[in-house]
Amino acid sequence: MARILITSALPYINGVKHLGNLAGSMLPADVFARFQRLMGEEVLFICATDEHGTPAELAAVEAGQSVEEYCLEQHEIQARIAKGFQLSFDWFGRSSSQANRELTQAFADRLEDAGLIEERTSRQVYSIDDGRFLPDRYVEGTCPSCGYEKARGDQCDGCGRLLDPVDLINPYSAVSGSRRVEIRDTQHLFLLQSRMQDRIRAWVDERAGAWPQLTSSIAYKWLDEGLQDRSITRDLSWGVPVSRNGHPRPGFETKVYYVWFDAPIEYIGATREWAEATGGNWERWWRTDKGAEDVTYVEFMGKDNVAFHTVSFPATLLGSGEPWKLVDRLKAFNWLTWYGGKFSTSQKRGVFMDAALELLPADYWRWFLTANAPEGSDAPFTWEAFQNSVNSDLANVLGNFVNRITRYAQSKFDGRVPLEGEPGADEAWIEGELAQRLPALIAHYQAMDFRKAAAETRAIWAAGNEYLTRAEPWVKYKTSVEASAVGVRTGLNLAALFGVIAQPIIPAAAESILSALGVPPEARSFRFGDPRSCLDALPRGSAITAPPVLFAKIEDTQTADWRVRFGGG
RNA sequence: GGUGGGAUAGCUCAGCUGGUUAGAGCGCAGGACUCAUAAUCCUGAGGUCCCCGGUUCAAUUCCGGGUCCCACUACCA
Repeated sequence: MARILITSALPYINGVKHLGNLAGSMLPADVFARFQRLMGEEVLFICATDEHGTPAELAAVEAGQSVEEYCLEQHEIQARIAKGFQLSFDWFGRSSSQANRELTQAFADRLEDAGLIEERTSRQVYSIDDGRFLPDRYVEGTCPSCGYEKARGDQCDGCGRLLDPVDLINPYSAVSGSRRVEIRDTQHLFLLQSRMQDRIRAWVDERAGAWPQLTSSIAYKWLDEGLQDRSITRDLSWGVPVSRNGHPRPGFETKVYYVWFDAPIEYIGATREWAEATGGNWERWWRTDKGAEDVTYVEFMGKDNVAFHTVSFPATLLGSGEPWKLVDRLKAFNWLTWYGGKFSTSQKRGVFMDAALELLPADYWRWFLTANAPEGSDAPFTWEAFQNSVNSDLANVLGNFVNRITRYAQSKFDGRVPLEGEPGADEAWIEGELAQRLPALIAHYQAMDFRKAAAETRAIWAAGNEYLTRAEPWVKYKTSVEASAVGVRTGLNLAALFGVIAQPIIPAAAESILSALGVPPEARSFRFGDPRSCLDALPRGSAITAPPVLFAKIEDTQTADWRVRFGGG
């Protein structure tokens, strides 16, 4: 049994995430985790909210809450929504946890012990009225290059030029609008990534062969340009306090570690939270000197996160000099777009995760977002495509198949798996289909090709409908109940198989099918036997029921309404 | 600007190292069936594989140039 550690990029605490965040990391990570569990592997699936940083502080102020209250509340909201989407995290942690604080401080100590940390003075914009240093993006002013008056400190939206906030003319705080800002010197800790250039490149060389091109090209781009030393502290109060060997670090009493330093460490922190809550052993998953040497670590994220996971986080782990588990396989996604544009809260463009669950059950979204995952390039979400996909794939192909065969079995065979009849040419045909398609399905999942896995799943469901057309049990019934019985028995077994293969993507519907057919948990795995035995797996004579209609079709009136409420078209 | 990716049927996309009639799903047209959520199954129409050159016996597939999209560009997370 293999051991597989799976992490999804951490959703930021700053409000409910939209469908793109779901589609680009949490959902595919969940589908993969479910698949691996069904293959019988030992899986640990970890996620958490990423809670530190300026946006969290500002959002708390806006909400009229302390940042602690705000984060707790938002964490609970995100946890509830994750549960609603049936994301099967073994643990959904918080980067503000005590476990993460201890780990982050320990990593900083180890890095400093290794001579990889240095104090440097930098010049930053301080807002007197806000009483805080402002991140580049939160300073605005006139662009020194093009004269655009609302240029941000990091980049000018007018001319696109990258800027240094200290160069802005007439700078002001984007937080309060105050113009009482000044440049102040401030001390920060820098992680000397430049000294780790060769070690990181060697490590990337070792792994990149197994990474998708999108991933390795981003990693090499950073390496080729030369790794820069990176400031890992910030002038904030909300975060992991800067320390040295367990004590506040002199001169850094009002500073915390930068959120990008502590956030990936929370993958480990959340595992420790899991261990503390469940009695599990977290080091067995993360320390190669304590049992993790045979773990396969798989990360899921949007492409904007790739550099941090291929370079920055590995720099932290490698630089510590300790035997930490590093990523083996990395799956990066492009963006899900809203009709080709960006999701936007302020402009009411796009559906967010909480609103989605109010419209329809999780399976509907899970199916569409997996079958249309933004794998090769950005992929658009449109109501038309969503409606088509759900109605055709789920309601017509799968739902109707299960409904037609179970109802027929109820009306003609007393709701039991028929006893009699021997397989013939039609059964040989579907066996041939399964013999080819089931291995292909598993191969697509192993390769983390989610669109292809969904397409193959659908193709198998569709083959079931074709089988029934060939076998025609309702026609044969008129002349030979025994001949009809073979078709019904095979059809019921196909329905059970369809429920099994549906589990990673649409777990609720799969459960409904499998329980209606009385399939016990041990018979639901992806370790398929030969096709013939798959088609005679349900005990003959056992009672089955017709599950309630699995998927209601999405009506035009609904999409018309949603277009108005959420934008689109 | 730099780097990377993309441009294939009406729509969304597959097409490993070049080779007979370029594929899938949806949509559309026709037919079959009637167990089923007016579902299903079959058949069909429809493409100068972005443009211009080049290499080759042969290019959607390789090379060069062009046009158009998109992403990333480290102190935003």
